[in-house]
Amino acid sequence: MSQASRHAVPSPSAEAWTEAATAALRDAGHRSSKRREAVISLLARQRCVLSAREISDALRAEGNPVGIATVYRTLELLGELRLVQRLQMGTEPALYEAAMPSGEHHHHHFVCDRCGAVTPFDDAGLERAIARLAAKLDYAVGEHEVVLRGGCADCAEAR
Amino acid sequence: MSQASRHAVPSPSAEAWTEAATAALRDAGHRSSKRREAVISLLARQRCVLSAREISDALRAEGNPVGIATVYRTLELLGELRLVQRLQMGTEPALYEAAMPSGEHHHHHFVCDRCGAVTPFDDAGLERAIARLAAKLDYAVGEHEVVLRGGCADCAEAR
DNA sequence: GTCGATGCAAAGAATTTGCAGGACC
DNA sequence: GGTCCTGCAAATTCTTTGCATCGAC
Repeated sequence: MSQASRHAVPSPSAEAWTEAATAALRDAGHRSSKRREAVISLLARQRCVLSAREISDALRAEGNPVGIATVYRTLELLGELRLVQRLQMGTEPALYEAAMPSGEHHHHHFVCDRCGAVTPFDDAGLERAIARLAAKLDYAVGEHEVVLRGGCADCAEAR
Repeated sequence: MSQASRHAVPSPSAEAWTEAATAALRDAGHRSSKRREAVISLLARQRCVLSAREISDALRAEGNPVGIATVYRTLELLGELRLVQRLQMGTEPALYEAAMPSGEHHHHHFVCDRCGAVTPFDDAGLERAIARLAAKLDYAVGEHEVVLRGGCADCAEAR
């Protein structure tokens, strides 16, 4: 068993996030729609990050087709509301995941150089170090992102 | 004066990096050429990150035009040799900067949400936290990247 | 002279946008 | 009924690639 699974990263419950997303959109004056609900529902169910195309394809496979443009528009909207975090790694398409605007379930990612797998992790020590650092700088530090790269456990075994 | 300038981030000396890059390319079996030397020279002189287009434009302005394709090819080559670090932030073009393969002068970046300025910083506490974290995970952690976002000092003043 | 390096133009990809039609309130 | 939401296709933008030519060794 990998350490990643032994120390599972707490992720928002599908229900809590769905509710937060729905409420935030409504409060921001947006209409509800079948397509947006489909995107939100998919994001809520995911454990890992997805690209816009993967989201569109997955929804089509479920019989709930949502055009790629709408997926992008929805992700942008949710991103502005801090309900979706966008990750851009290298040249590949950006990856998206559900997030809580409150910062709950905040975490970072490990990317395997070999298989490309993206694994979330969290670490209190890391957060403390960043908080201490932020206090020292005279920037108004808001968000932060940490990406670790290397070989994942599965790839190490496979060798 | 901003904290960034008070605590200047050590950057590789232009000479040391130029020499490292030249030697690494030669050792890897690549030929020397005027265009590559021009790209290397520009990167060596920069204090901040540049996009491929900025590099091409800057060289053209100096009377040393290098085609954008060659810039990309050179950056890719240097990236493989760990002499260039590539930063992808958002949808904008990737930014590149000189780096030492040894990890000397390793640092991270702060990005201003308002003006887009990218400022380097380094922090021993942050590096320690990452090292401790890496030891706990059962990934083979290689590189890591930290990006802080927020408002830079200049933008705060301007408000 | 051989083979890598370069430029140009074309190809590819990801993302955004214009616009006509459909859905929500 | 007025707007917002969607899909499609076109446009944009960044990056990569094919190919003929030039330059390094």
